[in-house]
Amino acid sequence: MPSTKTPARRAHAGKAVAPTCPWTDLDEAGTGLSVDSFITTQMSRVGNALRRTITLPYAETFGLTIAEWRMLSVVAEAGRLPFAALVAQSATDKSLVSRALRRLESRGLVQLEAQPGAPRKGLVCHIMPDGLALYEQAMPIARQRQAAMLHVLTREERQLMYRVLKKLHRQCLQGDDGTLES
Amino acid sequence: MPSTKTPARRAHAGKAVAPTCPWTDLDEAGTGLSVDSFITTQMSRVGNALRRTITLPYAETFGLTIAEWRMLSVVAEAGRLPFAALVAQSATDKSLVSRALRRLESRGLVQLEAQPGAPRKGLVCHIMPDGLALYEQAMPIARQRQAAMLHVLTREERQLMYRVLKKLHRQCLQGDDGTLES
DNA sequence: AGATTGTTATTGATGCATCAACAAAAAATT
DNA sequence: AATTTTTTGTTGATGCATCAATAACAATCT
Repeated sequence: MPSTKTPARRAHAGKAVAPTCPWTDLDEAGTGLSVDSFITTQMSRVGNALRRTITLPYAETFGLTIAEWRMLSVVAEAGRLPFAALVAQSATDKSLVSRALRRLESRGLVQLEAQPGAPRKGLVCHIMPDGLALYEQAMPIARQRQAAMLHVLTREERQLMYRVLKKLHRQCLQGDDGTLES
Repeated sequence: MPSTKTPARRAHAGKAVAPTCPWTDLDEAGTGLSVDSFITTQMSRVGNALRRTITLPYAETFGLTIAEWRMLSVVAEAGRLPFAALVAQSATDKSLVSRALRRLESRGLVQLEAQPGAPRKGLVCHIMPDGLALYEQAMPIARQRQAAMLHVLTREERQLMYRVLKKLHRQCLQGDDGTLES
């Protein structure tokens, strides 16, 4: 282990140098890491902060919870979508999908109906006029707020961030099936 | 803002180009964004996946919830820490801190006691031998798993990711006080 | 001192993310 | 067709993230 414990930081005495990124030099054991610098901690922190400052405000404006908003948007874009497809596409647990849809249905924003005849079994979800109207009203605002946040990053940062998120997610999915082991 | 709205993408017709990152070219209105590509959605997805695959397994191994593990680690590193400081340092709501600490206390891993005399009011949390032992047993495993995940990224990716997370978090905090507006 | 104001930690309540247990309905087997 | 197996959606339960309301205690002001 060569660069483990590189006290090279703060080279010249006096003013503290900008605290160097704890992820840059990193050995297999994760030697320098504190719980606070764990990627899980950071992602959770920032993810929650984003949810609070971006999503919650407009979701609440329209009387929707976040889960409801996500379901509504997927259904609105599709127009008509089987329950199972919604679960897959939204990457959300079926239980949460079920509850969110039922609430949307009770407000007349979508409609759920069983597939009767030959085609398939399951439920199919249809968007209703009120649901579509709500979606079309909320979506521009959502887009604008998302874009505003993304624009605090440079073009390169945005691009790399997107790629990194994909990479991490993929790695997690692999790990689920026991590939990532020590 | 010079390069806003550069439609230079997908120059040559024919086969669909590898689905380009929806964050690269991005106008003020967030025109191309779908709910699925929202940064809130992505962060939540990946954050949850990381929690599931990295943190939960070892936390459960030691019979801790994630919140408990986080509190324990902070207290273990400090040895002795006022409740208020723990709230600030862990960036966690005091209610969650309270509940987690009480559970740790009931297991004899930490001890809470009121500051009696002159110094200050509030509670102070002390690490107990069992708590310290647990921390020292769990922390190397945690570090190793965190490092393993971070190592799927290149050095440059890690560095930039860290910076981006910081940037986003800072922006959210500003927005909380009404600075980020349209 | 006694009353008012402020801080601290606890408790309650809501929503999201998950997992587990079920019931109902569809396939697939025999 | 009758039984077994699988799929599908619902319901229940737990933990995390928050916000709101409160109780206990400290500090301050008359």
